[in-house]
Amino acid sequence: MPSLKKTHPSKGRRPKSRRATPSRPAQGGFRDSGAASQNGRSTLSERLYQGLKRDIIRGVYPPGEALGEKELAKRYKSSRTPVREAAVRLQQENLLRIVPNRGYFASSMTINWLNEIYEFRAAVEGACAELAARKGNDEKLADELARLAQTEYETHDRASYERFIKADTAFHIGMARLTRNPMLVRAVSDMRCHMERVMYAAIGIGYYGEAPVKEHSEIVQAIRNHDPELARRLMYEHIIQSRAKVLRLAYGESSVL
Amino acid sequence: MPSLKKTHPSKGRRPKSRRATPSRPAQGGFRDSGAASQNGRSTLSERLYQGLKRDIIRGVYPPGEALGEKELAKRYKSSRTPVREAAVRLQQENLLRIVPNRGYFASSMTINWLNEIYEFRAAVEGACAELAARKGNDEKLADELARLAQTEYETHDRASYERFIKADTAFHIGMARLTRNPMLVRAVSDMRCHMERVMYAAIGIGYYGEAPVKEHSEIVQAIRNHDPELARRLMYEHIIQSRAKVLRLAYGESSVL
DNA sequence: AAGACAATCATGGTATACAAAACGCATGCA
DNA sequence: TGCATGCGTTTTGTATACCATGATTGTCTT
Repeated sequence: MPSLKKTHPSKGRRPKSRRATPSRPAQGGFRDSGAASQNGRSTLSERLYQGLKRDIIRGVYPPGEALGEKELAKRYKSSRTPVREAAVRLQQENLLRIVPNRGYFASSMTINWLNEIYEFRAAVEGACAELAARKGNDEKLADELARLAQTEYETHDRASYERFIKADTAFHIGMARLTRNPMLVRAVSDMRCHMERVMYAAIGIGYYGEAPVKEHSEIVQAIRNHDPELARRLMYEHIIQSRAKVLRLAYGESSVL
Repeated sequence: MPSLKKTHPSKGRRPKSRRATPSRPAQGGFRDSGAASQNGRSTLSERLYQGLKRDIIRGVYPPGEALGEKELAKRYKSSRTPVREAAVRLQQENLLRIVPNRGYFASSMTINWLNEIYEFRAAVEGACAELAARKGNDEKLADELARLAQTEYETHDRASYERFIKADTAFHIGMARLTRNPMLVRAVSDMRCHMERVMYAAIGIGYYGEAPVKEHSEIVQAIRNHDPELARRLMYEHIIQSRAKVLRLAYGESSVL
C-alpha cells in the first residue's frame, strides 16, 4: 500500500472512470483539525467549536460554573448536536470538562496545572528551537519570526496587548513551523490556547506582562546562526522566566485564575 | 419506503411548575478527569471509540479504504451519532481522516510521517527521561519500569510479541508518569497508539523487532542514579535507533505500511 | 428534627428524521 | 465525440424525539 505515498486516501475499490476534471479539487476542504480550513464556508459544528474555544480562552466563561448543552445550543443558535461535537473536541484539548450530570465546565487553571503546562512547553518548544536551528533553511519564515519578535505594546492598553498576545503566539508557532514537523506544530498550537487563556486571565486582574523582545530576538538569532544548543537553552530559559512571572502573579493575587 | 412519519403523541403536558434556577454544583471532589473512564461505566460512544481505535491500531482497516458512517454504525451495532463522536475524537488523534464526501480513512503511515513521529517522540520522551531523573522519587514505579524493561519475547511468536508491545508501551508511559506531569503522560500515550500501529503493521510483514532490553535497562538505571543528562541522551538514542530499524524495514519491504 | 424514601424533573446519551449538497449516471446538445 | 446539464441516490450535517439515569425536593417515619 502507500509506503511512499503522498497522503491521500486512494480511491480504493473503484477502478472506474478516472476523473480528469480538476473542477472539484480533491485536495479541497476536508475539515481538518488545526488551522486548515480557513474556508469561509464552515459547518455549524466548526463555528461552534471555534466560538466556544475563543470564548473559553477569552475568559467569557468563569471556570467554576456549568453550561448545559441546551443552554449552549440556544446561545449559539444551534441544536445540541453541534454543541456536543464541539464539546468533545474541546474536552480533548483540556479546555472543557464534561461532567455527566452537571454540565460543561471551562477547565480550571490551578497553579499546579500552570507548572505542568510550562514544563511541557519547555520540553516541546526547547526541542523545537533546537530542531529549527538544526534544519533551518526557511529564510522567509525566519524573517517573519524576527519581525514578530519585535512586537511591543503599550502598557495598560488592552487592544495593543491583545495584538501582542497574537504576535507572541504567532512567534512560538512559527518557531515550531520551522521544524517542518506537523506534530510539533500541533503540540505548540494546542499549548498556545492555554497560554492565551492565562494571558487573558492576567489582563482580567490588571496585569500586563512585558514583551520579551530581547529573549525572542536572541532565540531567532541563535536559530539563524545554526546553533542548536544555544537555541534550545535560550528557549528553555525564556519559558522558565515566563513561568516565574506568571507564578509570581498567581501567588500574589491568589485565587483569581 | 421513505418518510415513515411518526406522529408523536403529546408527552405529558406538564404545567411547568416551579424552579428554573440553575443550582450551584459548587466544587465536588470528583477528580476523575485525567484517566479516562476506567470504570465499568461504558457509554456506546466510548466503546465505539475504544473499539475503533483498537481496530485501527491492529491494522483491521487498511489505510486505503473508506468507511462510511452508516457502515460503521452497522458494524458496531449503534447509530450514526456515537460513530460520529468517536470519529471526531480519533481524528484529533490523527488516527482517522474524515474526508467529506468519501468517508473515513484510517490515516496512512508514510515514511515522512514516521520520521515526524519519531522526531516528536525524541523530543518529548527525551524530556521525560530527563525530568524523571531529576525529580524521580517514586521508587515503586521505578521498580515497575525495571521489571518491564526486562520483557523479552519469542521471535516469531505473535502472542508473545503482542505482550512485548504492551510492555514496551507500558514502559514508555511509565517513564512519562515518573514526571508526574499529566500532559507529558498524555502526549506519550498518544504517541504510543501510533507506535503500536506501526509495530502491528510490522508483524503483518513478518518482521519482529528486537526487545531493547539493554537500552531500556540503562535508561532506568540512569534515572535511578539521578543523572538527567544521561537519561535524556539514552532515551534520545534509544528512539533514534528505533527509528532507524523501522525505516530500514519500511524502505526494504516498501509497500506494506 | 433528622434521615430515609418516593415522586418528579432535568440531563445526557442515543436513535432517527430531515435537508442540503455531492456524487454518479445518463441524456441531450454542439 | 465530447462536454454540459439534469435527475436520482447517497452522504453528511443538523435538529429533534425518546428513554434511562441521576439529581433534587418534598414527604413521611422515627
